[in-house]
Amino acid sequence: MASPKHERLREVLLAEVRRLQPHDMLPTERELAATHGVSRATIRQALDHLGDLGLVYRIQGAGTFVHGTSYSKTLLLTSFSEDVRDRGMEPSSRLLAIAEEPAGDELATELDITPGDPVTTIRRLRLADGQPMCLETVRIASAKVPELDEKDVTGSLYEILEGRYGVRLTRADQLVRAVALDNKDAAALEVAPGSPAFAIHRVALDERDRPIECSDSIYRADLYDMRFTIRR
Amino acid sequence: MASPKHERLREVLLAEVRRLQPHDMLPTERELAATHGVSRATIRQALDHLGDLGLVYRIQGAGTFVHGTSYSKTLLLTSFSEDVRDRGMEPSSRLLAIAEEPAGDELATELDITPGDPVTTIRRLRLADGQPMCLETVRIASAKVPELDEKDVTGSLYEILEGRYGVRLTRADQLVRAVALDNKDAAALEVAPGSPAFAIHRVALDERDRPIECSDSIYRADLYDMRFTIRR
DNA sequence: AAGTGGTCTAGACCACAGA
DNA sequence: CTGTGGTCTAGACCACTTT
Repeated sequence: MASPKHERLREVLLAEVRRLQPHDMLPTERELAATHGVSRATIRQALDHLGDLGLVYRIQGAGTFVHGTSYSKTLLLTSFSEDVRDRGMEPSSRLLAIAEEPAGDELATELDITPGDPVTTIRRLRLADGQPMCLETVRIASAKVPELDEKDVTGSLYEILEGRYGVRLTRADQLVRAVALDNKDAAALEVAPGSPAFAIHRVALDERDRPIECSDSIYRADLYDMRFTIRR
Repeated sequence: MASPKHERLREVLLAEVRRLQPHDMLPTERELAATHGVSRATIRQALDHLGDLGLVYRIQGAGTFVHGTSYSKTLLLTSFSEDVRDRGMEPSSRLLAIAEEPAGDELATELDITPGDPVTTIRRLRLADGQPMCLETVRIASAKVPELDEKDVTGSLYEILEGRYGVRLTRADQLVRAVALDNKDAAALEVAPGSPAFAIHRVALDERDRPIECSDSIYRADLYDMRFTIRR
């Protein structure tokens, strides 16, 4: 739990926001502070958070207002499982391969380990409501996930990392490309060769900025798109 | 000018960060406050900003540290011109069409105007270092850009919106898809039909959350990719 | 135990919007 | 002019990491 007062406030303000219509003005910061019996700085912190979530916007001299509808969320680091559930579908997984191999130079650099160190590679077909959606190859330094085995990789790897190994991924660098599927990938994803797809290369880091996981994913473009809000 | 002290501090801290190596620890907040003759709250605000930019990370009880290299920036709202310059290339533009037409229902909804209201549509081929990179169709309610004409649309529309009309775009909702180019678009972009591309639908809003611009862009995937950092 | 960032207070003044 | 959000101060205590 990060902060008791802070968290409670967030919830309360969130409920308050949900009761309002887009472009409605929230009570002033001073009012909110008085109403909730906290200092204005605390209210501001909570409102900052709502702002980060894209729920409210502020105009100096005028007030704080509720955002109109939108894709709302800024791009967030999510696991495939979370992502699919957010889209209202049920994620599942088919393990294609799991192996341990020594790291090559490039991979070693990305994972910040020594070339030759053992790396566990997991290759999975990931499905949404039973439909093949994504081909995913994840690589993790074996030292970071001792005793990981086949039974563990049917669901969210992120949950296992956090639950069993205490590793929290907090940040990831992504390179997203649009590609045409080659014959092999197309067959695995059950679409025609040459179909459009997203190819995503991702390096995920923990809260101490240490690279943990390096993945390459290929998403069927007919089933997957990216929606997000960006800011100035 | 947002805030004099704040801005100066940012610069100073930024310089400080640049002198350090990844994972080096910054001076403590209390030290920084003393050194720069400001309160700790002010230092924290500046460090928060560096955190948002992805330059530093903090660990409670331990310190504030410099981030390792990465794609660094979170996805930002940029114009094509800025974007291309960031990639070290020179943007240019070829006007394909500019016209004024009444808004259809769907477009009217997106731009929050009345169906039938005049909308200016600008269709451009956008190039990077002289190579066709993107086909872009922008639509703006004509009322928001009176007297806009052909001469104005050779460069960054965002600059014109801000400079001439005082409209600042601060937020945009994007829908990104991977597609295969049809014959017409492929010809315009000078690649083979069926080549992979990004199709981006964007609605950009001003600081008061009013939709200003609605655009559809098609980017050649062989020349364009998306790099960004995401967080938990 | 000492030192760090995280939260919070109670006030002050500034910059800006709007009637 | 009044009221709003934006910045800032000088303190306090809490939660956590590290030694």
